[in-house]
Amino acid sequence: MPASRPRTRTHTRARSRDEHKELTRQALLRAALRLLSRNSFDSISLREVTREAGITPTAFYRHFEDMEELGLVLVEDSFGSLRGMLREARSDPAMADDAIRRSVQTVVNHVNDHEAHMRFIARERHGGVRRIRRAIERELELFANELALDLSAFPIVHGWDSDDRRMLAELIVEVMVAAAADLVDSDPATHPTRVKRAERQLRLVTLGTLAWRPKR
Amino acid sequence: MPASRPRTRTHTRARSRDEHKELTRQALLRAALRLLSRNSFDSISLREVTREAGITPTAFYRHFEDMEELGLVLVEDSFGSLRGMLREARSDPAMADDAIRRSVQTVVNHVNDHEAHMRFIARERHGGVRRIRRAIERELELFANELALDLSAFPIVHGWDSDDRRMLAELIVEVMVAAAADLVDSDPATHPTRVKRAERQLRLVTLGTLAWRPKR
DNA sequence: TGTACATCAGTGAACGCGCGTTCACTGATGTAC
DNA sequence: TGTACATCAGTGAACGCGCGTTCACTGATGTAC
Repeated sequence: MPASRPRTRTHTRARSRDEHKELTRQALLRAALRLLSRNSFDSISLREVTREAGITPTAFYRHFEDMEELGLVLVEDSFGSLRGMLREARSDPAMADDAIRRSVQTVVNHVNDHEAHMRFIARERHGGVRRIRRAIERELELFANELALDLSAFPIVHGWDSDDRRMLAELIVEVMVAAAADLVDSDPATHPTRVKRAERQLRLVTLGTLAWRPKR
Repeated sequence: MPASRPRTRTHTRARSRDEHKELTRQALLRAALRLLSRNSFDSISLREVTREAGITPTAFYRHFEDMEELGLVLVEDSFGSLRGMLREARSDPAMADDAIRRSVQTVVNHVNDHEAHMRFIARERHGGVRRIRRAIERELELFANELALDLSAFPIVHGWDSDDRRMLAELIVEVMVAAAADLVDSDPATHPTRVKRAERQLRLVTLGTLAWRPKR
């Protein structure tokens, strides 16, 4: 039904009201992300966002109750794409060997494809809006939970109790988020060095994992 | 000369002009830190800060050129006290054994004593003001450099090249900062658990260090 | 297919408010003699 | 010690501006018949 063939006089050109509304909504979200690459969330204004999106300030309220609601949607979107990334990585059969290099590469690719989302997470994780901070922290916890589950598949952590697995998962997530935050705020020419450093840090963590005495 | 004895009619009461000016300056910095516990730096206003400090907006300019300059002074102050902490920890002869538990405890003590400073660092490290972000990143680098130097004293890292030592120092700093950010934004009742987790993460890093093959 | 009416995304004017910065000032503290 | 003048931290009025939110509106899209 969409752009398949120009079947009638209603080609791709005509949009239904709902489709158009959704486009405007996306334009608002993209406008906010663009502004957020320069400023933090609680310093950008509703009027700036609508100006950037090309609509009047009043039309904002057709899409979100206020800026905070828009911010919470940005959190959802940011982690939505991140979860997609995780799922792909998990299903990659080559993942088992050289897991570190591949994991880091997955993060790097994601940073390249979703730079604004990742910057938003890094910036607002400890930012000035409590509900957004909490939403990001909750998502990172879910993320660490999934990772802890994935880790169980590796023989290295056999016999570890869940508490130790979580501790390890949170350490890895911390290193990954730090790497992403690092990449998103630095000269691209320096990225290879930074990526290699993250890989070495995770290798060191892996060595620590091998030597860990579980349940101590 | 200060509050020692009521020697003349000029007791503690009278302050020189310079002393009074310095008090006001400190009041502005403290007022800003207070506001920063709720909001991020680029969303608080000059007028809010002066209101909180109990002076008129115009008097602000007697102390700082603009808000950004005040922010940069906050960065200096925050790391100044942090450096003092490091120096003390270093001079503690008991540090050599049980270095991890003692290091973490030092960070915890510092977070308790300088909560606002630590929150400021965590919040603005990836915040919306470029010059402040850069200033914090530079201070964290210096911090990692000092740590890398300290690490040389431990037999574990003998034979490591400086690049590996820096990689390790940055990993440790990252875990420490993450722990501080965690403590500063959570219910105090949960602090013991969080502190123990940080200790275990650093222990795992230490195990990794023992197994690391330097210069590979 | 054509007509009459309902829906509702986006408009534009208006509001009161807090903002950063300017300016001329005040009056207490400091200095020279 | 006492007097006359300089300094300057803090004041208060004023400015133009962008803000979030309200309101009645417009006109294209959607629906019922």
